Amino acid sequence: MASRLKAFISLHRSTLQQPFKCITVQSLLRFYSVTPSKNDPKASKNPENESLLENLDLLGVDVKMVRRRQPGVLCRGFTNEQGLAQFLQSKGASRQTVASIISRYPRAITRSPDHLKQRWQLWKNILQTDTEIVGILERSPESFFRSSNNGNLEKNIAYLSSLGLSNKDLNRLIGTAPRTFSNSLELNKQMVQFLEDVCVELGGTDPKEFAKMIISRNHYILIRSTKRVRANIDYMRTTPKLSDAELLALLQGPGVKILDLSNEYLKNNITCLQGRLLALGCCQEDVKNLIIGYPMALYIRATTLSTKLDCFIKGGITMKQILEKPKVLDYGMENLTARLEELCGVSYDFKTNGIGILDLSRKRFVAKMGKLVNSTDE
DNA sequence: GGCACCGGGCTCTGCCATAGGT
DNA sequence: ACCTATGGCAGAGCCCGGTGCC
Repeated sequence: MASRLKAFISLHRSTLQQPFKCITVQSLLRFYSVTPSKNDPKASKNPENESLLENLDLLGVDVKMVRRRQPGVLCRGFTNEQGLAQFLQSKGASRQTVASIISRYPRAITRSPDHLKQRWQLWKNILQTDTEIVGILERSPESFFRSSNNGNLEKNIAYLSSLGLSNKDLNRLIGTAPRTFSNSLELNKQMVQFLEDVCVELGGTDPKEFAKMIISRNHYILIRSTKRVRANIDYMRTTPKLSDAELLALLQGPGVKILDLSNEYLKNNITCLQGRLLALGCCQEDVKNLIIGYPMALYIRATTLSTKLDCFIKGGITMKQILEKPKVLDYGMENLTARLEELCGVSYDFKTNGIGILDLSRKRFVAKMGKLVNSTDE
């Protein structure tokens, strides 16, 4: 009993900073009611808190999932599941959402009311409405709840703002890669420093602006490891043999997304793309130019890209034309196939007209087709 | 009006490993 | 011995429209 009481008090000190203002009678009772029997060695090892299990069940939480993910939480004497549920519901989350959040990130119920209030308020500094926050929590409960360090979150917000990122950027950052804000401040600083170093290394003149631009154009960058980004940059330097200036330009443009890819995936895609192009009679320079002109080619899975190339060639388009207008590779297979069929129907001649028509938005393509059909009718 | 160029919007979690704390 | 906090990983594109030049 004494050790549990000690644990209870220490929990108050460590995670709450100040004692709960609303410790319920039930929670206290529950805390003391689950002391394991000394006669039962099995129970003393990992005793699950019976009343907590009941509470979770009442909330509709998937206890099996909790047990699989964070079993330790079920053994805690004091938790805040009811407070959390009330809190989230007051912010507009449905009962189902609350249950799903706890099921997927059980440790959420160990966060105190004050902690929750404070963290929410910090997120509110970036996001305008509770609904937006609920939406993110629904998607990724772990991002919000994984860290108990609100001070770190506060510092992160201040730090990222200090980089000169706009409110819109911060908004997008928390919306698309919420984990960024749960990173330690140090980790975020490391990535920023790394990006600045890369800029200098590649002969760039404004490292701060470079780092800011990368983050603003690739909202996932801060949740990648510097090791991964480093390996990808190094690989791009050696295999398509990009010069420093070329690589710098690539990273400041659409190529920045390539940094996200896992090293093996990128390597494989480059190798396959190279093999395919060489087999089609292209030279190394063509490979390099394609990557510079359309770096997203490396984002597409090797098999998909290969299928796309087949599709174009079968449709009467030459590799030379694709190299001149690689953006056509951007479109989905389904869309491309349908367009090629439609164009075949009006005997569209790619040789004289080029392939620009394949790189149009749906609206523009439909309008263009309308005119083509009319002109063939006349 | 037609075209090329360009950049932006949407979107991305859930699990595992491990250091460190108690 | 157990739990928490945190870092890291795999996963794998498509579409739209503004702008400016002709």
